[in-house]
Formats: sequence, C-alpha cells, structure tokens
Amino acid sequence: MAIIVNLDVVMARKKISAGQLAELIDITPANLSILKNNKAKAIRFSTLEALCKVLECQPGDILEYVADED
Amino acid sequence: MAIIVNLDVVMARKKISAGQLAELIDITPANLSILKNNKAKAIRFSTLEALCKVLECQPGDILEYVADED
DNA sequence: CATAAATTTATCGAAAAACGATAAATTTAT
DNA sequence: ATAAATTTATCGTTTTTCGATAAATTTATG
Repeated sequence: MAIIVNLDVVMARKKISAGQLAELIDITPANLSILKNNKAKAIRFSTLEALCKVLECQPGDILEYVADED
Repeated sequence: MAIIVNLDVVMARKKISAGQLAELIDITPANLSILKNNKAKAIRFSTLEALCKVLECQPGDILEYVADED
C-alpha cells in the first residue's frame, strides 16, 4: 500500500457524512465507501474534481503517498 | 478543465527528462506524455505511486484542482 | 436492548479509460 | 541539416470505475 485516500480527514473537517458526500458528488454510497476505505485502484479526475469542489480542498488533502519497504 | 497534472514542475525540480521518467516508472514515453499534458482522464494509484517514489514528492505536488466557472 | 439508519461489503454487467505496442508527426537540441 | 526527444494518433487488450442492487455489518437512537 502506498497511495492513501484520506477522505475521512477532510470530511471530518467539513463535518459531512458519507451519505451526504456521495449525494453531492453524485456517486453511490457504495462506491464512495470503496474509495474512502482504500479499496480503489484508480480514480477518475472527474471524481477527484467533484470531491475537491464539494470539500473545498486540493487533491493533496485527499491523496497521500506513503513510502514503504521495498 | 479542473484537475491539472503538474508533472513538468516536479520534473524540472528533479532535473529529469520525460524519457528518463518513463523508463523509471516503467510506462511508455507515449503514455507518460498523455498524462503529463493533461490528456488523461484518470490515473491508477500504482502509477501515481511510482511517480511519487521516483520524483520523491507527494500527489499534491503533481495534481492540482483549479476551480472554474460553473 | 431493540430497532432504525448509515455504512460497508459483495456481485454482476456495462462503460470508460489506462496502458502497451507501434508508427508518424512534431518539436527541441546539437 | 540532422539527430534526438517528445508528442500525437490508432488499435487491441486488460484493468478498473461505476451503477444497480442486495446483504451484511456497524453505528446511532429511543
């Protein structure tokens, strides 16, 4: 694991629930959950854009690179 | 347009060419060019990870959200 | 503690897009 | 001018998102 999705942090900052966020960025709660819990293997820029717009943040607030042993 | 790929900036900082970077992250120069020039519509975390590793940077250094009218 | 609400997990199928391979065109160096 | 590097373009394959849906699980709430 190396690219981490930190949506929880940004959501907490904005005080928004997963259900609300899913509705605002127009994806199903199921799919947002996958993204939010690091089960996704890629992300469309359209989705990242919607997240940044709604959460008023930058990609760097959501995505983090964590170096690991190898 | 809203999510911008700022690879040029990071590459300049690291003084690395597109050809070299493509080889290091193991994708074709053609595909790196697409990504680098904002022609891609998504990115795999495996690719973003490789970029961050080689360029010693964070996703936020590469991806930027630019708000526009709408 | 019971029940409702919210979230997560799991399938399935369809649509989208990455990516390799390749070649041609273009741009940039020398 | 010539070579090298980069970009653009196609095509086919593979990967992955994403919707739709339902079940399972977790988290509130009375």
